[in-house]
Amino acid sequence: MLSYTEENYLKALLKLSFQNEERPEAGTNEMAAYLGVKPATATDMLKKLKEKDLVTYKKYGKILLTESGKKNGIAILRKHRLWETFLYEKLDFSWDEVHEVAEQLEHIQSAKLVDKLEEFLGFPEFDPHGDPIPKANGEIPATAKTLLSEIKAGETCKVAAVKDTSTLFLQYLEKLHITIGTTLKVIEVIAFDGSLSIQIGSQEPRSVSMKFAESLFVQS
Amino acid sequence: MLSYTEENYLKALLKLSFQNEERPEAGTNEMAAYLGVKPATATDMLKKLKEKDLVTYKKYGKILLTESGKKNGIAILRKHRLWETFLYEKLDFSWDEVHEVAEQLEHIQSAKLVDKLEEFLGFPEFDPHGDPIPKANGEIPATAKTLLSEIKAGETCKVAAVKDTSTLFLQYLEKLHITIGTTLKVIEVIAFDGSLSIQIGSQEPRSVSMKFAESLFVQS
DNA sequence: TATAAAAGTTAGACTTACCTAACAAATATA
DNA sequence: TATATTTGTTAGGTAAGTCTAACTTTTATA
Repeated sequence: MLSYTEENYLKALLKLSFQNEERPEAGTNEMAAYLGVKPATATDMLKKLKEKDLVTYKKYGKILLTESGKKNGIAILRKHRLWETFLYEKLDFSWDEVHEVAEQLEHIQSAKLVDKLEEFLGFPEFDPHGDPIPKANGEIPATAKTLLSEIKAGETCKVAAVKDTSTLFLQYLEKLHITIGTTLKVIEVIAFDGSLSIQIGSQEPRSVSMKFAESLFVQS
Repeated sequence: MLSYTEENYLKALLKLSFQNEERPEAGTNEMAAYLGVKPATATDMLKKLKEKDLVTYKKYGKILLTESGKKNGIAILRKHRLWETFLYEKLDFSWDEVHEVAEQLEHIQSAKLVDKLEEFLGFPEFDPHGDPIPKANGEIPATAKTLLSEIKAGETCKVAAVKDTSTLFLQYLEKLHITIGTTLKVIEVIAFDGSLSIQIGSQEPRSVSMKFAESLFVQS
């Protein structure tokens, strides 16, 4: 049985490992920063996680999740994303409101609850941000890796996921009527600053920044 | 902001006050027993709750919730019963499984979540056990006070709520196909031991004990 | 490669929620 | 009403998770 806090550390390590797939190990400070605690605190917890065989690490070395640690982390991520989907689909929460509440809901302990919730939602593969929802067996559905900024002028694609999940970005997307599945046509790419002219659905073309184009995953 | 534990103490005090409406105050040992902690622990917490103006009490005296304490307690009860309803109605949990998970869910902090959940469930007035669900303003719907044991032979009534929410009793009810709303006709009352012959819906009459009849609230 | 900077650890302290053991007050009963 | 029992409190201790301050190791750079 893992504590609320231990679960958060595992989830953080899992997320950090996703950020850099070739280098899945994390550092103490990195982890502490991610969780909003001091490095000393992270060191303490690391010892406990190692004791429980959830991470491998040695003093001054890098941190890596063990199989068990990864499995537990994925289970939490699964719950998080299922709850996000529930809040968005069933309770009309907006894109940018779901995360905070799901942070709490992900710690509810009940295997039955998770599985029933998944069934109730119709076994969704992706959450409201387009992130893949791990299956009960730990499998994670394949996910789009192409950024909007990689699409050439004249080509069409569909929004698959958001890379940046900040409130500011999500609210901007909402304002532009962009959601998962929206069709985007790249009209023109401005070499000078990397900005794009895109057509959103059947709207009039409009310009978006390079930063914007690097924050959206698409399926071409 | 109340801690998980503080919330549980408030809920316990509220429940205890319901148990004896003429004497809504509780004792330290009573409270400790209800929460499964030692009296010394309860005393400690009491001091904290008093500090926060959630209870009135003086050394060696009785404990009473303040208006603020009551309001907070009711909010938690509201969440608990809404979640129970969700689990039962939407996720197919059985009568006796909902409580344990709702004990966790009731501590999720999000005003929007509670209200949206209530709306999603169609503003239910009673939870799966027939207990009233407090409204957002703290109002608690009126509830049946008549026990099945008070019904006279020949009279018909409807199951309104369970007084005993133990797993054993709930599972027994399920076996008898009794649920909230089921019509019961009292065929005969045996003076010797208080047992009853009742007709459940359109089933053949059968006998139930006095203990049983004192564990069900009905509407006549 | 020597040293400065960055990264990580240790020691000691605090808070919350719990405990046990010893004590004090209130209540019940002989 | 005196005493025994029940009820409640205090004191001191523990574990989890956090902190700051001082220290050590690793890495980067002059």
